[in-house]
Amino acid sequence: MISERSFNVLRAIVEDYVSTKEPVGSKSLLERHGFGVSSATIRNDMALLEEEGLIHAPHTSAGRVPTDSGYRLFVDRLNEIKQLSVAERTAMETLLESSADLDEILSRSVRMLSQLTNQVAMVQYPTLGKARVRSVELVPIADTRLMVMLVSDNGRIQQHVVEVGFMIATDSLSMLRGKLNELLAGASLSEVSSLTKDFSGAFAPEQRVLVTAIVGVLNEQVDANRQDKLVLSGTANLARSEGDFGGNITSLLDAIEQQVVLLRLISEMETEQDSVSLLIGSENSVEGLSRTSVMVSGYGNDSETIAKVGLLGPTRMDYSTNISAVRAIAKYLSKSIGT
Amino acid sequence: MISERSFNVLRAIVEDYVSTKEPVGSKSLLERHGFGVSSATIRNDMALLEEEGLIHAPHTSAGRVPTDSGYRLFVDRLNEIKQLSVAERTAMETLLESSADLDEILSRSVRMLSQLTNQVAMVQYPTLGKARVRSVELVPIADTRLMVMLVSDNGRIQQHVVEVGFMIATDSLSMLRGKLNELLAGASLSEVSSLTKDFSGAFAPEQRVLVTAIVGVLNEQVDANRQDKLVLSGTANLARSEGDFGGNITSLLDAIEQQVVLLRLISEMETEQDSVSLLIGSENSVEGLSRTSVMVSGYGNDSETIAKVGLLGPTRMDYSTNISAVRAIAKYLSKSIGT
DNA sequence: TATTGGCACTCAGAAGCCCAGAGTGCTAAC
DNA sequence: GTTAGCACTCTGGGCTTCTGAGTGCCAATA
Repeated sequence: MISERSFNVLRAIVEDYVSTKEPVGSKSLLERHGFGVSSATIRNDMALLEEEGLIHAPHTSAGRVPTDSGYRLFVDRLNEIKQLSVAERTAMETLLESSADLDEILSRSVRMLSQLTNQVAMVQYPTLGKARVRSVELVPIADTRLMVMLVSDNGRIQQHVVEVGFMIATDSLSMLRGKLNELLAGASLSEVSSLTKDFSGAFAPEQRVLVTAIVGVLNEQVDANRQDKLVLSGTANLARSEGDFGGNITSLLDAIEQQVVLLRLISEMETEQDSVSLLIGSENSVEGLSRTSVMVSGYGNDSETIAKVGLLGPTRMDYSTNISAVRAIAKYLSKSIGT
Repeated sequence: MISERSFNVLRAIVEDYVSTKEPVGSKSLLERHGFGVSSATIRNDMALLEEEGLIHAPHTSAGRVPTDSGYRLFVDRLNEIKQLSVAERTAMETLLESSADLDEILSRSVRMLSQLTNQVAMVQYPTLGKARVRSVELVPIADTRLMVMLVSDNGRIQQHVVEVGFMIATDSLSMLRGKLNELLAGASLSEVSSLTKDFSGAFAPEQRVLVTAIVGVLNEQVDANRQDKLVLSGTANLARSEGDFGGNITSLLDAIEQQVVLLRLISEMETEQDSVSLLIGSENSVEGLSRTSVMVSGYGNDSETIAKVGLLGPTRMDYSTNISAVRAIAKYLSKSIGT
C-alpha cells in the first residue's frame, strides 16, 4: 500500500513530533534524518500520508502531526521495542528482591511504572476469580475489637476490623474459628455467601450477634472483590504535559478520580500476559479521553491472568519506551504474585 | 495600631480576592461591601495597609492583593469559623458509621477532606509512639508463606508476608507463636529489638532459619514505623488552581511526590488537638512552596496526639472553610482511632 | 515513472501600536 | 477625618503588520 520510504517518513514524523512537540515539516525532517532524497520528494510522501489519513496539518503551511491512525500504524509496525536502561533494570531488580505483601508490591510497582514512563500509571488489584478459601482467621485486636481475615489460596488476604461492642471470650473465638474453617476451607469464593447463610442459626443466642457480624464481614470481603480496585500513581505527570490535552485537563482529572470509568475501560481491553494492548486517542470511546492513549497488560500466574496493569497519557507519548516499561512491570508482577 | 475600619477593609480585600481571583480596587470594594464612606477614604486606608505591608499592588494602577502577612492578620483575627454545611455534615456522619480498619479510615478521611476543600489533603499514619505490643500472630498463607502480624495496643496492625522457602509445620508454628507472645506481649515497641536479639539462639538449627526470618520481619515493622508515611489525596486540585502558583507548578508537584519534605515540614509544625496550625506562603521555608499555605491539626486519643492531618494549597485559599474542614476531620479521626 | 529544483502562495505567531478603563495619589475644600 | 475632583499611570485587549517556515504544483531531469 504505502511504500517503504513513506512509512519511514511517518516514523520520523512520529519520533520528531514526540520529542519536539512541534509540527514537523519536510525540511527539518531532512536535517534530522538523512533520507537520501530531496525535500520535494518528502513532501510528496507527506501528501500521500495525509491522503491516507495518517498525518494531518493543523493549518495550511504548518508542519504535520500524526493522527491517531498514524500513531496506530507506527505502533503496529514497531518491531524493536526499546530496552530498559541498565539503571532502570537494576532498580527493577532491587524492587524484586524485597519480598512484601500484596499492597506493598502493587504500590511500589505502580510508582515505579509512573517514574519510568512519566505517565499516569495504574494497577488493578487482583480479582480473586476462581480462587478458593484457604482459611479464615479471627485475631483479637483489642478487648472489643476483632480482625477478620480471609486468606485465599492465591495468596491474597482480605482483612477487616469489627467492633463487636462487648468483651470477646478467647475460647469461644477459637471454637468459632474452627467451625468457620471447617465450613469454608476449600470452598470457592462464590460459594461463601450461600454456605454461611444459615451458619449463625446453630449458635446460642448470646453468641449470635458476634457470629452474624463476622459472617457479614466475610461476605463483604467477597463482595468487595467484585468491584475491583485501582491504584494510581503519577497523576502529577498530567499537569506537566497539560498542553497536549488542549487545556481541558480538568475533565480528564475527573475521569481519573472517578476510577469507575477507567476500570470499565481497561476491563474491556483484551489482554494476554506478555503482550501490551493499546488504545490510541479516540480509539477509546470515553468522553474526555479522546486525546489520551491507554495501554494495559495482564499479569497473573501461569494458568490465568488475574488483573491488569498499565498507564495512560497523551497520545503524543513515547510508545516504544512505555510499552516496554509496562511489559517489564507486568512480568515482575506475575513473578511476585503468581507463586 | 490599625483602625477597626482599616482591618475591615483588609478583610474585605482578602474575601474578594479569594473569590474573584482579581486584584481588588477601592471602587469595586465599595460596591460589594457597603462601607459607609467614600472611595477616597478607602483609598487612604489602603495606602495605610500597604505601608504596613499587609497588601500590595502588582503594579501601579491595579487593585491590591493581600500579602502573606495580610493573610496572616486576617486569619489571626478570624473569630467565627465557617460551619460545615448540612450536606457535608451528613457525609461525615455516614463516613463515621462504617467501622473499618486503619487503612480504610485514613484513606477515606483524606479523600473526604480533599473533596470538602478542593485542596490537596494529607494525613499522616499514626506513629506507634509509646504503644505496646498486644500480640504477635503467625498466619500461614500458603505452603511456604507466612504472614507475620504485629498488633499493638492502640489498635494498629502491621503485617508482612514472608516467603520461608520450605514447608511450614503448623504445630511448630503455634509453639513459636506462643513463645513470641510470651516474650513480647506488653513490651513497648522500642524494646522489641533488644528482646528478640538472642531469641533464635534457643531453637534447634533446622528451625533457626524460620525464626530468624520472623524476628527480622518484626524488627522491620517496628522500624518501618519510625519513618512515617503520608497519604495524599486530591493532587489533581493543584492543576485546577495552577494560575495561583505562577506556572511553576512542577516544582511543587515534585515536592509533593517526595513526601519527605512534607513530612519534615508538618512534623515541625506544632499542633494540639482541636486547633489548626497554619503556615502561610513564605512562612514555611521550603523552596517551591513559597506560594503555598499548609495547615495541619493533630489527632489521637485523649492523652496524646499521635499523628497529623491537614492540607495544602495556594495562599489564595478560603481559610475559614478549610480550617473548619481540617478541624472536623481531625476530630473524626480522633474519635475513630482513639479508642 | 520517480525525483528534483524552482516558484508562487499561505498563514500562524511575534512584534509593534493604540486606546479605553480601572485604578491610583494628591490636593484643596468640607 | 472625610470627601470631591483631577491629573496621571499603567495593563490588557484589539488591531495591524510582517516575517519565515512550510506548502502545492509544475516543468525539467534521470
